[in-house]
Amino acid sequence: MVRKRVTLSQVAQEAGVAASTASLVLAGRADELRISATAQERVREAARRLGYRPNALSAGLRTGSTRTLGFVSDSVASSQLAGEMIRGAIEAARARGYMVFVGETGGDGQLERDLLDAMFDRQVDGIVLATMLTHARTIPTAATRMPTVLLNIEPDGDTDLVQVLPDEYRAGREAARLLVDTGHRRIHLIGVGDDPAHAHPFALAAAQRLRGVLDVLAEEGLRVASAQPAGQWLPPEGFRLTTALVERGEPADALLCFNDRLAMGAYQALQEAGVRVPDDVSVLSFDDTPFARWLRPGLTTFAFPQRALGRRATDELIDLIERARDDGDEGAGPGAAVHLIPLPLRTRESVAERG
Amino acid sequence: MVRKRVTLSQVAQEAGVAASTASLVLAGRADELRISATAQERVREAARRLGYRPNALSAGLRTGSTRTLGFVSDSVASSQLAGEMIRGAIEAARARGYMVFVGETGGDGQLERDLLDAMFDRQVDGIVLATMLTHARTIPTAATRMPTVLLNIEPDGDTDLVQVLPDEYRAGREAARLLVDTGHRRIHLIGVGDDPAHAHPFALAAAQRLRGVLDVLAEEGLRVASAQPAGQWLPPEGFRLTTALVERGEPADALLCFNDRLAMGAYQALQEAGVRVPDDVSVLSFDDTPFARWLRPGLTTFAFPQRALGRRATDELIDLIERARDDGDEGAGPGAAVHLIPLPLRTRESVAERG
DNA sequence: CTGTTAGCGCCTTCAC
DNA sequence: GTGAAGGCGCTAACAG
Repeated sequence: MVRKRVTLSQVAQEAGVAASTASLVLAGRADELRISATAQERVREAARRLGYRPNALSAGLRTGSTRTLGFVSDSVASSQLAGEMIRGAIEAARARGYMVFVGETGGDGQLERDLLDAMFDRQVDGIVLATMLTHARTIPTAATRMPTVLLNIEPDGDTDLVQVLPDEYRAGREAARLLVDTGHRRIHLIGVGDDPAHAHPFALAAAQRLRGVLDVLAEEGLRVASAQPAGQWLPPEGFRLTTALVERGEPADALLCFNDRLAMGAYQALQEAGVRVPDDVSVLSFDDTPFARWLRPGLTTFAFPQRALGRRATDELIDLIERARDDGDEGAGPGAAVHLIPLPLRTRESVAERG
Repeated sequence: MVRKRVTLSQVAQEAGVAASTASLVLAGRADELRISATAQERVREAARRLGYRPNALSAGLRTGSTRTLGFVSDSVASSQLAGEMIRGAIEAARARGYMVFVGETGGDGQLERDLLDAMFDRQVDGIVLATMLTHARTIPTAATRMPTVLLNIEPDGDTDLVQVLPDEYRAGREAARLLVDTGHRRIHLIGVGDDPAHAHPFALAAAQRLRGVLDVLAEEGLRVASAQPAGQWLPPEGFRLTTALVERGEPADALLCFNDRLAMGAYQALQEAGVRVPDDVSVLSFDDTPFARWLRPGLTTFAFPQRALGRRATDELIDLIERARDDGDEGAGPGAAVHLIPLPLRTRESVAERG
């Protein structure tokens, strides 16, 4: 069932040359070192015939580079977001010839250390450390053993690590801008209070998004019509808050829901109350979860760019690794760059022109 | 930034013994070979002080075992299912001290070969080969180079590979049984026709599920009230089919939707037509996608056991690997076992008692 | 232009 | 009980 591996020396022998010659040919450095065309051809032919594949362990041991990355996230069971980030990461890695080990900690610090150790043992060239919920956290010291990029993580203190983050502030601004520009004046916030300092539960993400919203409204001389925090950003909360809003009889032009699940609950509440979207009230949201397009009417929402985040973090990491290698590992590199990834708007049918 | 690795010989030197002695101690074989307690202690102490971590590449090169697996799936962008399978796989792997490389092919055969090669190059001990849509496919010959388990794949021809599959037939039976036992007689199928031989689009899964449904109904002397195939198993199709059903004025006790997204569309159609779930008609479904619990009323559905599938496939693979190692790689092993994983019922509010 | 030599870090006989 | 020697497969000097 399991065939034996073919080694370089077998190829060399088959081709009638020395192992080192075969190595050079197969590494593509034959011309540079002016090895005869016939020898090259014989080596390549032998390699093909025997189905030779270089042993990456061995090469890694020798060169110190394994073209292997680690991706460690804390993704909580409830969050479906993890998948796309990982997908983006392995895509970007693949495009540059890297493979990736994936690990999940479920928020367990000990498990995180164990995973990082296990990856370190296997000589990964670097690590992407990710959270599914943007929030502050302390960075494991283990991360300093190898090149590391922080994905969707705001570190507690100072770091000299590269960070990749969604541009929540800008998305908040754009959301408010969109509603204002389409004539909405009485805007209700679903999911957060009106104080960025206490914008539980996904602290930083929510706070920055909120700040963006409030800033634009202030620039327009407007204030938020109401702002209701939610303990969980799930449909039942969206339903509850929206129902309460409707029952209070407050006039509303638009609901700005802080994620799609809240918006789903809001839709249900509006529907049961006989309020039409978007004719009576517009709904705008964040995330672009799969069901957003299937709600009726389709939900207009700012997509959380999971895939782009995963891709970008990985590209930054590989840049870091290869730069370090090329520079002969001199110095600390550029240090703490922060890369912000925009949240693109998915325009569907839930926001109308007013006035 | 990147500290140098500590090697075994450094530990040995620090402890004042030979490298081989240190190796034995750290491998836990010291007692067996009667190495002095003081030497053992010195080695352990030195290893701790220096923060020694064995280099898995080197050990792998020497022993042939890397405690590393590959997970290759074809997961299509639309499918959110992939994530949980991968999660199950890395969980199970972690529990037994393995790390896993994750790769996705997007259905591209060349990319699949490349990924399998890249994993082979890195000396993975074995591979889980997965599809997100259960269907027939040919197995890449590359898979025969290393221990392989097929996850959610029905191979075209014969295989001697271990397979892990969801028990679709049984889920179909249980679904029909549930509806019949709760007094439903006029049952409409949403998403498939009434001929298992043409149960497009997710051929085998749908066909087996359908067969299970039809078998139970036949045993009860019943027939399906109607059965409408859908090109795509998405909400718009569920909406369309259900709307058509309502407009035809056919009496209905229950809708059996072949996945939750179809059910979501069915809900929307029923709601817009003023038909109440479950008072007027029950809805039963398959998958347990995240939104199933958030629909109103909560959707009763058979959960597609993604996580359990990933876990089980990985456990089977590791069994295979370790058995082969222990047996000194003798013979082909047990060959083509097929393991069926049940789809557990998530009871919510969409199915009522009738009669 | 090609071959020989010397490790990368670890494990495993086999002498001492 | 312990240490020296060899080799897993590959690459990178350095001779020739």
